[in-house]
Amino acid sequence: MRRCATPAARPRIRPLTEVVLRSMATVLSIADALRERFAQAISTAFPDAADSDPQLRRSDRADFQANGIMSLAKPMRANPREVAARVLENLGSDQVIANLEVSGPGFINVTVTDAAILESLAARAADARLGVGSDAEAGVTVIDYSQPNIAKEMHVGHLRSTIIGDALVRTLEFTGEKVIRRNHLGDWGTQFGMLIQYLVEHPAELGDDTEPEDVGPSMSRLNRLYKASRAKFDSDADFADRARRRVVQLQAGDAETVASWQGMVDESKIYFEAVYARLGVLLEDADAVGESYYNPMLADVCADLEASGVAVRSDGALCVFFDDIKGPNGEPTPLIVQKSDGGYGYATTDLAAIRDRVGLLGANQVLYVVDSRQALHFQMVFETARRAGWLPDNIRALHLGFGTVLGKDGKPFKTRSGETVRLMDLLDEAVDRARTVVAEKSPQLATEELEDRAKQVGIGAVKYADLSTSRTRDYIFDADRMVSLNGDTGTYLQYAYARIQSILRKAPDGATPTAHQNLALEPAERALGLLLDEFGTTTDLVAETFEPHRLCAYLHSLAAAYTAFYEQCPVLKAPSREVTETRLLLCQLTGQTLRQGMDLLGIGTPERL
RNA sequence: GCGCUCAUAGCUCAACGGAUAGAGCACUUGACUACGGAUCAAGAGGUUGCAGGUUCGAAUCCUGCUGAGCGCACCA
Repeated sequence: MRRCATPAARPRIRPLTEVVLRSMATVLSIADALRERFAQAISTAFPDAADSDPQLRRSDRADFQANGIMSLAKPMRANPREVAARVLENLGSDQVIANLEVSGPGFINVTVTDAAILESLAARAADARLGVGSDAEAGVTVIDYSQPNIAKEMHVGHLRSTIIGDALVRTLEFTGEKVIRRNHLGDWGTQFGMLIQYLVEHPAELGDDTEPEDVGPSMSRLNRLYKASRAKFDSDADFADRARRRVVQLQAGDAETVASWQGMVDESKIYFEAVYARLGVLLEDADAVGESYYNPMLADVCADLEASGVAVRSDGALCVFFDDIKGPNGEPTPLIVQKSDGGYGYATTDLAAIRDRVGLLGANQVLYVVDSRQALHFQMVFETARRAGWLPDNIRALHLGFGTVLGKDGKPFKTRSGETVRLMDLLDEAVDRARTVVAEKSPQLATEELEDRAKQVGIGAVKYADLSTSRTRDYIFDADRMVSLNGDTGTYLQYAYARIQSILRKAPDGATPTAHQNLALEPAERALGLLLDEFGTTTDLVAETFEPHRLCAYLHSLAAAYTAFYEQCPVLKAPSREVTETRLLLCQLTGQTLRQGMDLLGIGTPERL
């Protein structure tokens, strides 16, 4: 079972005790506690509507509002305000609710006590996971992301897949899921005939190291090799023939051919790992399970599909057809699992991968962070796998598409010369800009320290720019925005974190961050405290929806609430020791929450900027 | 032709069917003898593409239309 984060997804309200017993460290959020109580009150007042959702939400008119009364009253043909009154009668009283009020057509506005907020803060600050539970019944997720191609430069599309995938891996793991990463390298296929053949005919090509560049000498050589062989392939028919024969030799396992292929793979991996290291993502060599890995399984996959009748021969190719998928001419468009020349395409590889991931790795959820343009492909692959029995109904398969990266002209992003932007150049520019700003603000820094901060800030800015926008939509690539250090950026979060650490370092001797329960809270303190209480709800939501931008939005509002608090509520110069200690706790917990949340996004939190 | 995605402030983007649609950038004004100004406060900026429908309530759900992008047989 997956965790149920959103009220709508919650099938029924469980008794409070059951929730608490799930994990001793888990802190029930104030919102969840209120939701339970409203559900109980509705159930008691109107037993026939026991499953009615109170629709408890944050409110700009009070701390919370319950919106469910109107939809509850409707089928009863009752006055919503009277229904609200009945519910309130059954709500009981305790130390959490400070004020209740029926408002407008039937909203119930809820104000909670300062003590309830302080209690939540104290409990969360005392727990390493900030009071957020980990689902003991979580499953196994295999997530496929990054997917660069051998002998080709990574581009902004790979960047997006890599960054989004990394954030999802971290977030899913945080919620308790067992996550298996898969980097489905493009390391197999017909293009390798061209590359290998060119290399055989121009053996000096890979050895030439006269042009060491920042992207790494290996990649610039491979890139040149790719372009040269492509040009030769397109212009020289004889070479194209030799290249096609070379593909056959590769698939047949010819020693010299395989060695040449392996050399390119190894060379490319050096480059990929350099990119991953610079980005600070979790992907490692063991996660790189490329298309070639599935090569030995392809014949078997096809044989199974044909034997079971899922796939049939059509024009010499082995195809799977679908009733509702047709081409421009009205003819059905198949998924081709074996070409008429006997070769296999990526569809077959994807099918083999599903079989492997579900059957061997034990996944009960398989995810693909891939450009949205491949939606139809995955629809066909998943449907085929279902028919073949490799993807049972209780296993979830999802294509987590992301929008195409567009240039300012609204067309897929290219540089002026029509080439894809080099990833390392983009990252270098981001780090360069960050270094300039950091050096300006902290001129005394040693080189090593400066470099470390510049990297965390620059890379963090790139990641945040990518993660903070909704995953699905296309987005306009804007290098200035991506490496911007002002506004709604990763740097804003890092700055808030650094200021928190600064204030904690200056805490007077003997002042321990403590939530003194008897204190009355300022508005900015209450706002911050209530927001801190929502962290677990947010991470659950991200794990449910696979939308990291919701965590970005949460962290940004948290940082904004902190700076408002910072402006309005002196910490070190507070009127009393108790107030100082309570505010220190707010600072500390905000810092912990920012650090944890940014870690889930893969963004670093330097102690100082 | 069919299908998928999308259309929100000048720009880039948010908004779990709830009350007055929010941020950032840019613009205007104000706050630096600073618990770190990479900041904050205030202002201006909207018929949520158009038209219907469902609902007590729609940017959100449904239908149609307009406009844009993408995909649709042996490339991945």
